[in-house]
Amino acid sequence: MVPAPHDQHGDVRRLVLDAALDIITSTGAESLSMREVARRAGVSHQAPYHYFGDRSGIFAAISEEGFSALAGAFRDVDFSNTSAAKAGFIAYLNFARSHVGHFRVMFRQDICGVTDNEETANAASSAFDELLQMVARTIGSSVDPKAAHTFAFTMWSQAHGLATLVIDGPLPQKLPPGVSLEDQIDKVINLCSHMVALEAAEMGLVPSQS
Amino acid sequence: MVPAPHDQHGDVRRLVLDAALDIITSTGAESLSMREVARRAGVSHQAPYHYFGDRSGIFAAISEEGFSALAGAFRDVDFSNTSAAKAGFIAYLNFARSHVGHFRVMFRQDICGVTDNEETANAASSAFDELLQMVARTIGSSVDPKAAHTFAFTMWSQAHGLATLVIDGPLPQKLPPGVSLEDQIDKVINLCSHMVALEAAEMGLVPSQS
DNA sequence: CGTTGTACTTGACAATGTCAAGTTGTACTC
DNA sequence: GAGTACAACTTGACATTGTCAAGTACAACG
Repeated sequence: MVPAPHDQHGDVRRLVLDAALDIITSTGAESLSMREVARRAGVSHQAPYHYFGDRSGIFAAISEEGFSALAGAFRDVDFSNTSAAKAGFIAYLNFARSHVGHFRVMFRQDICGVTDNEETANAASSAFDELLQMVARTIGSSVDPKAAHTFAFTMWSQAHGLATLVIDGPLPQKLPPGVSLEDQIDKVINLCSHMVALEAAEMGLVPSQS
Repeated sequence: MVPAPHDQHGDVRRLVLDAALDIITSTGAESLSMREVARRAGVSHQAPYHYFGDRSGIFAAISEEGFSALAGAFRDVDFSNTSAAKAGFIAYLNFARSHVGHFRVMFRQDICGVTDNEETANAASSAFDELLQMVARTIGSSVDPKAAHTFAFTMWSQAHGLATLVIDGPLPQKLPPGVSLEDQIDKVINLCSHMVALEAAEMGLVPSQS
């Protein structure tokens, strides 16, 4: 007997994606098996293939979702209470920590091939555009585009490095005595934003704000 | 017929490790299969298990090797021609780019469990110690240890983020027109070191050097 | 010479990724 | 309203994988 299909349109796709994210969040991307995903989603072992083609198709879909969410997070940043740079760092880290499954996949083109999938590439591009706009808010929009690019990559590197070191790296295990993880993260973000502010001030473009 | 063992002592272990690094460098860590490794190393499909226990054992060994090499790279940094910070950034990125296989594994405790393996953890610790010493050279050794830790994590984040964005991330695909990858990397490193120098100067601890 | 241990080997098995070929319900034409 | 096309799955099959179990060969030691 065949289980009733079409219970709700698009249901299965979402179910599969959520099951995959569950697995990736708890045990990492390597341990994602198509059959385990299918089992958790309560569908046949072949259903995921119908929607995603193959393993990397699932990763690509997750990656796309992640980049879209990241772009959204950048867009929704609230700059009222703090410097643009600091708000951006916080947004990036918050995104990474609240979307561990997505984050673990998004920057791994060895498994999801960002360049192979057009939709994923578009999502990544629009996230990058948002980043550039945020940088413009930090150092001003009248700067030479190449300098802005360099600044964007630099801030991205800072935020991305911190996020990966926190999520999968050794940072949580290397805390100095008496300092909690949250404290340490806070301090690093403060230092990063301060550096960015100093640099921006030296460029003479915006007033140095804490 | 059994192939002659003991051709050279320790040979097989090295052969297996090199085959694994080949695969990881060219197609990523996911695609590493024990049997493919064994095939490339020219041994039976079970020989790798003898040395490494299981898949994650290979990753742990690679990770250990990587962290030892990284510690060595830090130790060998030449500070004569440039600021300590910049020299450190360059060393980190050079290491990552010349040890792609190792680098892809070292920070992925989902696959190699740094914490599980004592030797790997030791290697990682000594690399971190070298990093702290390098930071001391940058901001002076008389600083509050907690502040030094924060500084170390921050510089590590910068370097690590840049390296991952270059190796597996979208940075090479997002270059502004007319800028080569090497140029862009150079610029980001310069900006990072400059920020670090500004910060160190503001802390009043060392003279700001380009 | 016998024992012990290391460095492998072959064999077996369950689980996986993926291809191929159904099956079932929906939608749309004629 | 019968026929056809198609999407959304399904079951079945197969080669490949990770890993356990059980050899086998050689060296070293007593």
